[in-house]
Amino acid sequence: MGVFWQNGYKATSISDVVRETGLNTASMYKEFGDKEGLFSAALDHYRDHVIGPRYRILIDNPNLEGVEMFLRNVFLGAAKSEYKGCLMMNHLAQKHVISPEAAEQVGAFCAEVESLVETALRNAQADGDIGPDKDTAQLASFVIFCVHGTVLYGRHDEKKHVIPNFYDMIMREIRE
Amino acid sequence: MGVFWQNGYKATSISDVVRETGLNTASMYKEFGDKEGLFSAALDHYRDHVIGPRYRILIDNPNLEGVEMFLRNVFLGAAKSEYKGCLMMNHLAQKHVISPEAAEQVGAFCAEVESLVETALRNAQADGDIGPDKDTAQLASFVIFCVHGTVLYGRHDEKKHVIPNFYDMIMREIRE
DNA sequence: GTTTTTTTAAAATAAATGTTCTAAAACTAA
DNA sequence: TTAGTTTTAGAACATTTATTTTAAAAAAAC
Repeated sequence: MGVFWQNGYKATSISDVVRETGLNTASMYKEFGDKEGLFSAALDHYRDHVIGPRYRILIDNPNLEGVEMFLRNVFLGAAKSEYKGCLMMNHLAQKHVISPEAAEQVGAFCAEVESLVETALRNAQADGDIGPDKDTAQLASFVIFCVHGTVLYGRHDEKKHVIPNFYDMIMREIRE
Repeated sequence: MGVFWQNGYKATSISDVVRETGLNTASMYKEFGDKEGLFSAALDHYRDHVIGPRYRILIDNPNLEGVEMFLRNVFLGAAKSEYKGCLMMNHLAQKHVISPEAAEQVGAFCAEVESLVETALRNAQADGDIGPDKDTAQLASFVIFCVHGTVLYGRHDEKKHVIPNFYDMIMREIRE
């Protein structure tokens, strides 16, 4: 997963993976079938063990505060110097280079997070934390849209530091 | 350029390029040196002949209206079904897979567009079209941040259609 | 403790990759 | 026309790629 995250699917060779993991080539093929299967498993692992815990915050706090914490988390992560983006979203620009299966995993992942944000926003609306006239589905899309922006804009080493400043703008747009 | 745009640097082979262009392998190497040189030239061509004319709108209209037209243009482009993103920004997630030279071209391109937006916003501020307390540099960053978001979010075929809806939110954030 | 199964290391394979070479063809200048 | 240069087609090269095979080593089952 780490190598795919760092270099992307196409620029990651099996030899890279074997070297990095110390695994045996044959047993890797036995376990994962082929490179696509391996990548698919890497996506699953990323979802379940790396990024899942990070958006758990939305499950535990399905309200405005949860969205705030989630966004802050994303923005602060991107401001770090070793930022590698998101294994899933990193591959959106090369959607047809990965397997259709993997592309669907990526799509499903993004949709899932967006849906968590929407639930939180709907609750926030019920709580009176955001206006009753707000379109929560659209706001959720906008939040995830901004996460996508973070994934790419965060690669500009000299500019990424401004990302946390966007937090107030986006939250204002959600609240008011 | 088309193949690099469609598949990305790493997933584009010289044979692909030769097949697609009908060029001779040897003359291609003579002209561009190697694959990296070819990619670099593709980036230049994209900048000068594909995307340049599209952000010319910012040069011709260095004011709020120019920013509005630019953003609308970007958003409408992404909503199209054959959307391929931006050749430059597409490669941000694979920055260390392309040559340092190419990576710098990408960075310079993004910085240039951002600077055009900032100039336009500064003029808009002078025109009284946006508040005098607004941080135009930060707003310009936010606009380009959203363009980055578009490049990735626009790859979700089932969701991209909502992108134009973000236009009002972003412009409100700029104006008010 | 022997047999059976699984895992390993490493060589082998076949295709694709980036790049260069060769010799013929096409073009240019005198 | 002739001599010189450039371009072409395409084979050749060396490396890397994903994947499979082989035979030995390790582990599990009986």
